[in-house]
Amino acid sequence: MRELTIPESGPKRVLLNAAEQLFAKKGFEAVSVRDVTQFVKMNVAAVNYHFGSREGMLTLAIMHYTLPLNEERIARLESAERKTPGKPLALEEIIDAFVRPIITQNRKTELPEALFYQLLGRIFAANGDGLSQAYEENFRQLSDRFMRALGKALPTIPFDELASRFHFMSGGLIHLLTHRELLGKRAGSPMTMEAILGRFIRFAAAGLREGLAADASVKKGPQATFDF
Amino acid sequence: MRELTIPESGPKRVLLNAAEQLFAKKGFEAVSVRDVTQFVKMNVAAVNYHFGSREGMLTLAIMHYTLPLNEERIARLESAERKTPGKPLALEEIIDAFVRPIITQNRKTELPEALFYQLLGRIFAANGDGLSQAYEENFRQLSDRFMRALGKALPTIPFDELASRFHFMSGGLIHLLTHRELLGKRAGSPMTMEAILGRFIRFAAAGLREGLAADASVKKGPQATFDF
DNA sequence: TTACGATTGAATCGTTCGTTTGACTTTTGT
DNA sequence: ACAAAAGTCAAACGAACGATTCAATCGTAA
Repeated sequence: MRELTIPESGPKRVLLNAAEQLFAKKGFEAVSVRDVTQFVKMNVAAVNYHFGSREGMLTLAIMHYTLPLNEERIARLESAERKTPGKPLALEEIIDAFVRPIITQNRKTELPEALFYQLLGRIFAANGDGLSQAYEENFRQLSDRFMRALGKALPTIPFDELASRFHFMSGGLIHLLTHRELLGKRAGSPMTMEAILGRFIRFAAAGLREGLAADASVKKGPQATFDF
Repeated sequence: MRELTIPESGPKRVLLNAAEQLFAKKGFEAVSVRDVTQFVKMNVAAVNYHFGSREGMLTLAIMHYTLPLNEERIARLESAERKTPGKPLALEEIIDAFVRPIITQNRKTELPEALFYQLLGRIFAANGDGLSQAYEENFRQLSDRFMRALGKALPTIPFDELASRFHFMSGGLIHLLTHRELLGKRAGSPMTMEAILGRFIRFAAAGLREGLAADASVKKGPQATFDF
């Protein structure tokens, strides 16, 4: 079993940076080990020497940002839950915990902003295609955790209906990441991810909440005290 | 310029059927011309003889279902508009015109149901990646047409906000097509596309009309000042 | 300095890719 | 019947792929 520690400096990091950039730009299948090594003027053999194989490098590239991202997602969710123990969270809080880490993690990145979002989008979109088993298990736990929170926030909506809506929401998130450039097109300059996610949270919350009786929704309370 | 007529029978159709099936299963980049020809026990040269190139075959595979699909989308939208001229359509009607043709077109295909949906999802997901210029132009016109209808149905929502929401909705649709198998998982057997799209229409309609003052079903409390 | 493990480099491995060729067979039109 | 057109076939093309080899080079501890 090959170790799975993500390098923070040195030639492995140089290679990974190049790989992540190219994967984000062209997609995982469209990038060869020669593309990566030539991009940083290293030898072809470097990839196999440092990562064992192309797949090893791919796995690290996928893990590098997604593991911290999903950790922050869980941390934000549980932090919000600790604030009002026992009470269900506001829908917007849950969704915010799911999407905001995308912005905060981007700030810690060596990748250009647009490429970071594209890379995440590609990883999310490929989920279920067997790109990286370890990450897919990580994501399965994550979505289970968020589904539990959603079930508590919307107890009157059947759980499998909620699962469908969470699925639709995830698709929207993936699409805005992979095709972000289409979003600012009419306005000339691209929207900030901050603005996009603000719109997305409201869109997704409305979709998830659909069908709730008006007064039941008002009396629900959480969003009445909603504030961040 | 090579003609772009989609064959209805003969060896070209046999090859295209195989290509469509394999594209749906494995993705466009993961299928070689040898995969296609061996699948139906024809010679490797057949693809280049009949389609000029792999890309020619790919273009036809993309056009084959998407052109009739988008035609039906427009037809349904305009048929609904003709029923009550001048009046804006119900949101659900617009979305229905956008998604229902996916079901009706599936009935006309020679492809297994699940593969048809996967193929469409892959095509939609690749939109903007330059897979087929002709189709991308076709889709641009389609989304312009639907955005016009949405603008009339929701005149109080800023147009570019509406464009964002349409973008999110499209992502949800793509994701449910490409990863439909995840949707029936908890129930054991996969949901019918009919049931999925029913849920999707309600989800998307709620998301699109979010924040509408006239909408009594969802309250607007502190979110009115909610600003990301 | 010497010795040694870590790293790099150029060359090459075997495969697969899309495409082309030219001979062969089948179908079609007259 | 026969020539032209259309289609099929095995074989091969050059290019690119991931991976491997092995000698050269490096940094460092003895």
